[in-house]
Amino acid sequence: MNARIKPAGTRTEPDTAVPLLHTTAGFANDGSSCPIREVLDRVGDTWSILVIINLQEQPVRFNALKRSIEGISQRMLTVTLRSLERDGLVTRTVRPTTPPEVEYGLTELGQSIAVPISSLGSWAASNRDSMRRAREAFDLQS
Amino acid sequence: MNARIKPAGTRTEPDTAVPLLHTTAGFANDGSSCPIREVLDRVGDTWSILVIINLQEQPVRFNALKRSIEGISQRMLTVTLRSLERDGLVTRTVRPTTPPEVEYGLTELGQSIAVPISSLGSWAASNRDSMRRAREAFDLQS
DNA sequence: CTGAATCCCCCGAGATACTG
DNA sequence: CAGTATCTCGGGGGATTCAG
Repeated sequence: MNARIKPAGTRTEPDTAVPLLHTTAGFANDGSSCPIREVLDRVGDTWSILVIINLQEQPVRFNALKRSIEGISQRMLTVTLRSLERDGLVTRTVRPTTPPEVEYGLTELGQSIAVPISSLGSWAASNRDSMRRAREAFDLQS
Repeated sequence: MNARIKPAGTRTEPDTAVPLLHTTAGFANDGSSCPIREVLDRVGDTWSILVIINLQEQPVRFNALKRSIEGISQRMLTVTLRSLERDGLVTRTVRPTTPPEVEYGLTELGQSIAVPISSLGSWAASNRDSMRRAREAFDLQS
C-alpha cells in the first residue's frame, strides 16, 4: 500500500553477487541455520546500525543523513541504504523536483528492529567508558 | 576482586597493532566521538555477538563453546574471546588440571550488554522470514 | 542533490600445522 | 584440551570520477 511517487525504476543492476561471506568450499556455511548470523550478515556491517538509528525519529533526506553520520562516505551511504531497502527495513521516496529530493525512512519492520538497536545504542553511550578502562587495565598488565 | 587462578600470564604479545580500521590519512576518523561506532568497532565483528549470546546462560568451556557456534574456527574463537576479555566483557578462568580446563563467562558488564543483544537475537528469530521475503520481492522487481 | 562506476588497498578470517 | 604462529585470500569500504 501507500503508493509512492516512483519505485526507483532502473538501477542498472550492479552485479547480483550477494557475497555469501565465507562459504567453506561452497557449502553454504553462512548462517542460514542461525537467525542471528543471518540477520547480522545483513545488518552487522559498519554502517547499517547507525543508519537505522538516525532514521528512527523521522524520515531524513540523503545529504542530511550523510551529515549526521560522521565519517560515512557517499558511496557507503548509498550502498547501505540500498541494502536496507532490499531487506525491507527502509523506504525510499523520491520527489521529482529539481534538484531531486530523496527521503529515507524506516518501514514497520525497520521500526521494530530499531528498538533493540536503540537499546544497544543506549548501552554504548552508558558503558563505553567502562570498556575503555577495562581495555587500558588489560593492556597494562600485558 | 575475585582472585582468579591465573591471569593468563604471558601471551607472547601478537603485534600490539590495534588496527584503527580505515583511518583517513592517519587522522583518527574511527568513531571515538560516537559511542555506537566505538562499541560496534569492538563487538560488531562476525563472532562477538554470538559468543556473548552463548555465554549468557552459564560459563562455558572452550570446546563446548566452539561446538555451540556453528562455523567458527578455533582461531577466531580464541581471537574473539581475547578481544572480549580485553574489553571487560568476558572472564577467563583456568583450572590447572591435565588436560587444562578453561572456562569463559560474562562479567557484569558483559551481562549488561547481553540484554540488548539478546533482544536483537529474539528479533532475528522472529523476523528473519520477513526479511527474506522482502529481499525476494525486491529482487524480483529488479 | 542523489547516485552509479572504477580503481585499489587493507584487514578479517579461514586453513593448516605446531606446542604445553 | 586449549591455545599460538604463518600463510593466504576475498571482499568491505575509501577516494575519485562521471551522470541525470
